[in-house]
Amino acid sequence: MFRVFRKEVEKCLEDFSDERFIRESEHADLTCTVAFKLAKEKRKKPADIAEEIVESISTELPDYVGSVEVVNGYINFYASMEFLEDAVNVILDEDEDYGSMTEQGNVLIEHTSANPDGPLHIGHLRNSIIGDTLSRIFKKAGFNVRTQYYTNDMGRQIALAVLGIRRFGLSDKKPDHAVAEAYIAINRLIEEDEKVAEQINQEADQIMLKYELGDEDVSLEFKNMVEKALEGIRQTLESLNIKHDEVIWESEFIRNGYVDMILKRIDEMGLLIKDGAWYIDLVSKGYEKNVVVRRENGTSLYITRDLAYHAWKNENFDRFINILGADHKLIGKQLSDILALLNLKPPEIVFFEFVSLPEGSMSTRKGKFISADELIEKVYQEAYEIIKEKDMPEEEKKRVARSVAVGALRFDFVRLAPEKSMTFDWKKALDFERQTASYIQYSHARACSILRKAVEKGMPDLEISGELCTQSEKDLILHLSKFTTVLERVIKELRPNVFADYVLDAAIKFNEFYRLHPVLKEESELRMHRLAIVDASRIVLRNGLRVLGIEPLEKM
RNA sequence: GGGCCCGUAGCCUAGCAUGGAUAAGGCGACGGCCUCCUAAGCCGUAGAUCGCGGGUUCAAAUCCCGCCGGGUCCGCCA
Repeated sequence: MFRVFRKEVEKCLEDFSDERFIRESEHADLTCTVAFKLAKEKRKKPADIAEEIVESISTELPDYVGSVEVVNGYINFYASMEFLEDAVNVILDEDEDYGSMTEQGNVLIEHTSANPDGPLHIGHLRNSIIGDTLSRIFKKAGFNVRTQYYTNDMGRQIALAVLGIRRFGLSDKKPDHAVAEAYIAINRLIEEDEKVAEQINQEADQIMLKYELGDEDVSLEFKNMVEKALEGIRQTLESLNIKHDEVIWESEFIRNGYVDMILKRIDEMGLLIKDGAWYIDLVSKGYEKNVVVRRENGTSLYITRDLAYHAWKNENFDRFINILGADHKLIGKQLSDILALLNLKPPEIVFFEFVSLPEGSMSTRKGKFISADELIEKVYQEAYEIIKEKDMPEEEKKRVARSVAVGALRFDFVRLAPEKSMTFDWKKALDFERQTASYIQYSHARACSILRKAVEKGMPDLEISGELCTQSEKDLILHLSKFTTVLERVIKELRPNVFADYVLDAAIKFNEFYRLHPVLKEESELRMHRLAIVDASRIVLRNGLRVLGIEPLEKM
């Protein structure tokens, strides 16, 4: 709805300004700074120019623009009572669908894609949560979204994990953790003894070659190991409300001919140098180094399969988005540049900076990481401690603690701008006294509680009235009306943290309203008016939480 | 060495795309609020050379240049 208001303001100003100078402001519902720009060429004071503009437009303001005024050269626009009423009524009418848009197109979001050599750790979590939140946002916007986990089933790490299991077997831990044990153990051998290391690396080369050539026994071994790890990873993701539509195995692109196809295409473009190994000639394009796409022994590399994968994405999707750690920036750029040389569309890539521990960066290989499972469990325990005291059946306490924990984790990870690195802090992760997911869930529960009591008391009627709106109510309603405006921005900029902030702000503004305005003790019209605002807030908080993959609790 | 990212109160962060009105929150500190719709809440106080230096501009946290500090990448690994 806010978009309609904005369009009207733009229309008002079309003779004087373009949309660049119109922006949101803490001082007005929308403000225009064009008078400052015009001041120089017209050789007049900004305030005078602003006055002239306002004079010429204020005779017939559109329906949703209530008033215009000039303050220090700014032209300030305020929404009308009619706008406030329509905004609330649209939210109440659309209910579950409020915030949905009508964008079209097939979108692929590839996220997580962690190597299946152990459990997800808290770094992978950042990837999963950004990816899952983006996919929910794109769905809400109307896109046809598919999510994929692209799994490396044929790299060196995977071969080492297979060899680890050969040597040490698998314990009966959760399968991804069991795989990690074997993987860490074999890496320790490699670290300890150079001779052993050389032998193991040769073995790894051999089984990688066999796997690529389709040797049956080795394939079975690889497949079993990867599936074990993926099964554990799937469980972890599920507990965070994250589910991929499908898992794509890198090896598929060897078997289905896409790798050969892409190599042929590179060759036809005259970009391939065959000198033992095969290279893509990038040096002649001004790059520092060429990229190897086929080893001397004939096997493919990660980049080769990834090129093939992206050729497939080109055939099937309008937009394809990858979520990658910042350590993939170089290879991401190489991938994109090579695709461009082949006249294929490169992916849109969301890079996020590292999650590290206070004592340094994480490493699955060295066993230096905090697993997602451990984090989830500890946060759950902490949430349970708080809810233990409440008056609620035991089963419900557990359920609430679970969703508060999941919410807290998801929110903390998604809220941070992707380009910021993150140092993990147990104290912070376990603190629910902050403005975070539980704060939003709590605000939602408060709204639900008021509405529940209204029904119990036999006064469920809602009726918004623009005239009765206080400043705090106007602020709240205006914010509620911005749902799709924010969604639009996230779709363009691929920054889901912006949406997390939007939902948090909705909770903050609702709490301010809650403090200032009693609802149930008011009489008739005022009560119905405020109940309408409570219900609209409830809907926005609920829909917002769902888009963030967080359960909107009705009691907590 | 080169590329990319980050640097905003004691701590964590938003704002930077598209320059504009007293730089906005949280944690922590201090002082308050439950006969009142959920205190996982709220109110108030203290706390900022927006890393440093230059430049562009009527106007810079925001744009440009240089520097400093931290992270990360530069494999016939992924």
